[in-house]
Amino acid sequence: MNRHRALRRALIEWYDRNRRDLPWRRTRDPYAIWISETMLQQTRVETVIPYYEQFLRRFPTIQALADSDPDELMERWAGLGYYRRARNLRAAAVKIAHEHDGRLPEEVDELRGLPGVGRYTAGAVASIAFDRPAPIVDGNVRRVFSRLFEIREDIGSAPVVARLWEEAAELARGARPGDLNQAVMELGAVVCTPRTPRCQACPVARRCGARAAGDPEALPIKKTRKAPREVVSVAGWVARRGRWLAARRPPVGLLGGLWEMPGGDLEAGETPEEAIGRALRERLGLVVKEVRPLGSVSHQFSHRSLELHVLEAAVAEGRVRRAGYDAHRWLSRRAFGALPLSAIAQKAIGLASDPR
DNA sequence: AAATCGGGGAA
DNA sequence: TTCCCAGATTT
Repeated sequence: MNRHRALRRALIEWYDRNRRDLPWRRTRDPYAIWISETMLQQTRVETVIPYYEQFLRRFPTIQALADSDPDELMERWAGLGYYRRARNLRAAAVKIAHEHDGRLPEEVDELRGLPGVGRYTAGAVASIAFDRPAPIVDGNVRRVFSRLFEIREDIGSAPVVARLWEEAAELARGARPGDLNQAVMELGAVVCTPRTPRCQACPVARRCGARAAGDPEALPIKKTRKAPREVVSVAGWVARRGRWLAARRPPVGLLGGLWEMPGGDLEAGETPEEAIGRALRERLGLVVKEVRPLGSVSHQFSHRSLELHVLEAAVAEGRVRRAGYDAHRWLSRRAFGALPLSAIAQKAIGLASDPR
């Protein structure tokens, strides 16, 4: 379509002059690009950069990733969130080593067969690393397109999603599909921003439907999401002979594979003191003799609002019998702090090490 | 179509 | 505070 030809030219011209210098734009290594795209899922560029550089130093090749120790992998990922991504990356690397001769597949359909590679990531790797005319639709593309084409419907509805992928496919049909895709994302990131788009700086403002209508900031339209569930939990600071008890969460589910002070959610009508006694008994077979509150920390997940009470718990001698945790260790504070810990676990340890 | 799965930076 | 980010997967 002619409409897209003019669009492509304006976008590429703008991108060539305005693209940010990002680490993954300095390489042509498909592996590095795949890692960057995975880290960038629902995660800001600025957050990703240090993780990306450290990760590639430690795991420079697909084979290095396939051979990696899962616990060390989680250490490198700790703090980045969505920890399933790290497990999927490793599983995909193993699969690539076995089924693809150790090289990342170049076609969208094959890429999508890798764990953790969905429609977006497959299109990103195929277009950026392999120059395939594959479309991508991410949050930036949704916003830019909804304004450009003035789509005044719920951006998440099936027909609109289909429309967005069609437009993206048409766009990617030109030369330099990887740069075209990145141009739209870049535009969304630095010009066509959510609250106050900088239309004066936009290379396609003349063609923008929402701009013409005068309310680009009103798009895209999306359903209001429900409030996060409120949860109250407890974590136990449990000492034995100068070491503290750390437990590893099961690989699937929330914070899968990360370590923490053992604990659990409060049940109805329970006090934190009662809950820590029950949790340590149920999950580790420990009998709590005495409890002292150390304070509480709060943490916001996108779908959960958590208040975590941290309690020092003296336990009776006796062997740990795990249930609901994957592993446990008795560690010095220093070694505890070196484990792969979630942000909330780090807050809890800060409280335990420096009680108020 | 909705829920799950993190964390943090910007407005 | 609220929003939302170079999404994937399960229910």
